[in-house]
Amino acid sequence: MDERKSVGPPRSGPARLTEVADQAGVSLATASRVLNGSDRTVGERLSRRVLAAAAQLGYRANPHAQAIARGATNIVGLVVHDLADPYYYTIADGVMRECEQRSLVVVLASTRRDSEREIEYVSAFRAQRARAVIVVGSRTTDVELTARLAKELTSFAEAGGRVACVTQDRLGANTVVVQNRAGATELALALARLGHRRFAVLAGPADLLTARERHTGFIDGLTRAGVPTGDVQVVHSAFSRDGGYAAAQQLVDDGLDATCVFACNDVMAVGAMAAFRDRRVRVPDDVSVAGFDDIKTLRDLVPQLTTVHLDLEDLGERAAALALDGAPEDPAQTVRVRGQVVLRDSTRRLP
Amino acid sequence: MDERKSVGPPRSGPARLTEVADQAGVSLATASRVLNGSDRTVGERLSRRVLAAAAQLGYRANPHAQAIARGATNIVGLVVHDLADPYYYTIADGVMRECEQRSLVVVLASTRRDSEREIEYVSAFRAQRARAVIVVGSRTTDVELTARLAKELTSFAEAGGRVACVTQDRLGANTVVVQNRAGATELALALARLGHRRFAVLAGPADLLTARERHTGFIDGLTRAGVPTGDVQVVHSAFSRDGGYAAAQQLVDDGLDATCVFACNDVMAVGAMAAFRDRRVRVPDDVSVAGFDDIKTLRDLVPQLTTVHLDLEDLGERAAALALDGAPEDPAQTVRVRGQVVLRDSTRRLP
DNA sequence: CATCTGTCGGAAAGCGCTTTCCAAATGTCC
DNA sequence: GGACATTTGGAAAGCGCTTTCCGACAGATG
Repeated sequence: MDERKSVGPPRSGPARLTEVADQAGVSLATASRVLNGSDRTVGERLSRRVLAAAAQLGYRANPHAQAIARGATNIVGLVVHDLADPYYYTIADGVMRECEQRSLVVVLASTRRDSEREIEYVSAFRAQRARAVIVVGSRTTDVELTARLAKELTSFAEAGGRVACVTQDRLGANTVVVQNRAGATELALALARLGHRRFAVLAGPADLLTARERHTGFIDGLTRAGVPTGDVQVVHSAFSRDGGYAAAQQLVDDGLDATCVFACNDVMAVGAMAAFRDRRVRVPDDVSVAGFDDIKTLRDLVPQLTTVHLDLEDLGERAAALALDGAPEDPAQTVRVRGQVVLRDSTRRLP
Repeated sequence: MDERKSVGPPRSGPARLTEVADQAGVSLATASRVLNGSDRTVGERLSRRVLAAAAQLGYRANPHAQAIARGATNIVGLVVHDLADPYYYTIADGVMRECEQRSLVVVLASTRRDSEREIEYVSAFRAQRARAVIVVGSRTTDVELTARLAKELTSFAEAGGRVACVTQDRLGANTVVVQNRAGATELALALARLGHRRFAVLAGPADLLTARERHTGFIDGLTRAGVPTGDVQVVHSAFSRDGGYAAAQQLVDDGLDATCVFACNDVMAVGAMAAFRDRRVRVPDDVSVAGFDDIKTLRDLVPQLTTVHLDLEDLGERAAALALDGAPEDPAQTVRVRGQVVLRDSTRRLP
């Protein structure tokens, strides 16, 4: 006699749909229709039986099986450059919020600033048949890497996946672009209006496009304000707190001539302020400091940082929406996001 | 005539194993053995053919199909309380690092401080047959929720999954425990040694065990230092920057009597310092402030925060190791992590 | 040369689910 | 009451992979 079904241990692992169907005395098809969303309706009576059985067995559909049977998932791949950087996790938070509303699952991958890994992750998401992939990276000037990433994204799109990038245009995909140049230009104008005439720029890595745009935008602004830009001190370093620290240190050691220092992002600005402090250069009395991004976690810094405000969470939400809305065959769109200059205590008005 | 296989569009989506096998002129089984790790070896000649075909077609195995065929995944579920909080993403970063080394995929879920969602996510990971789940949450005193989470984790473990928790013991699972009490006690002793006798505690939410432990540990320390604890001012508020701000504000408005304020975590301490600044209370001249955690992003704050240092990234790595190492049937282990008191500028020595 | 062992490739049976197709049951209309 | 459309439930064919068998073949042994 075979009583295994009714007696015996409850089988390792979660209950399967077959078991639910058996218990409810209906077919697999019916159980599936009741539990896992289908366009066909099932009669009241059976429906209730299935639901009851599922509840009793603690049934949860195996998403892998569904993925493979349906040939599509509800996974959204999110590739960020560095999870430990507030810029990225704030955007990530926005993306996750938006995706949760659409009951999509976000799989987050942090490349740890390795572009090679970025490509690898996109490829992994393609293999996984993710519904969409959102890349929040930093564009570099490395043509070969960019091309490979673009190719991988194209493959992904051709396989039916949706794509959105933040900050990286020229990949032929939907993009949310931060108007770095415009923001930096306005910041420069505002700082010039405060009376500054001698500037230094902590320009970040030379091959990072975001940094470069902010840099050139800033210089543009100075030019428009009639500030001679020939003697602007420029230091390149990592796009991080420590990079900012090192750059500012070098600036001081080389003889700080500027009255105002523009760091290409807030995190660098914070590093710079720390370096100035260590070198007994007072901010803003001896030198003004401005950043870019307006990172929330840094708002309690003293003196408060003058910066260009970006709504990063909104940025993330928009990127997600961009990837997921509209028809797959729509041409790639570009959403431009503008920053707003916020003057705070880290920059002072010159007499 | 049927030339679809050789001509026609390259079929939407990534190549399947069948196609690779066809192209290489071998069976499905052989192709699988060559490409996706098997204990059986395939002869040199065929092996090379398969590899070549796979490369040419850009083949990537579909992980869902593998998951379902193997009955196991290489997914590690990571459930954190709030991705936008440095405490959590630092731990998350550690977990991801450790998992990457073992070539496991981390799926990160942020509950946004909702315990209900925490349970839901664990359940989702169970359905997904995740290899392990790591819960980095905040224990509450809510018995019912805790019980449901424990039950869900037990189900997960019974289904063959591995579990580790950070900070939440009494769930019957592997745990990395921060010695909150001990750390807070030592901090209190150190502060008393600086000459402080009148204290206030920003105790966080009353139902949060982490906060409570730090609170009581701190009081213990004061007692051991011979400080009368009857008149310690205690304010409860959210476990966040804004909570700290509100609590400190209230403290000032009620008449600040203490010379030293202990905030149950760094983020609250930062909020408190902001509130003091806004209220023209100078730190550390008028009041000393201490926190807990030693969040990296906050190290450039002025004055620098006295706190209890935790190596959060290491914590994450350990949690991952705890979940993944050892046999499934091993009894639940507990790893204790001790914090170190770091005295910095936000607390001053009283004359 | 017949037998045995060991290696290697392939056929086919799943894994847990969705979905198409079919058949039975029900309702509708003249 | 018969011809017809309309539901509603179930059988079974996949989805892309792994893995268990099984058979073929090569070399070793007596």
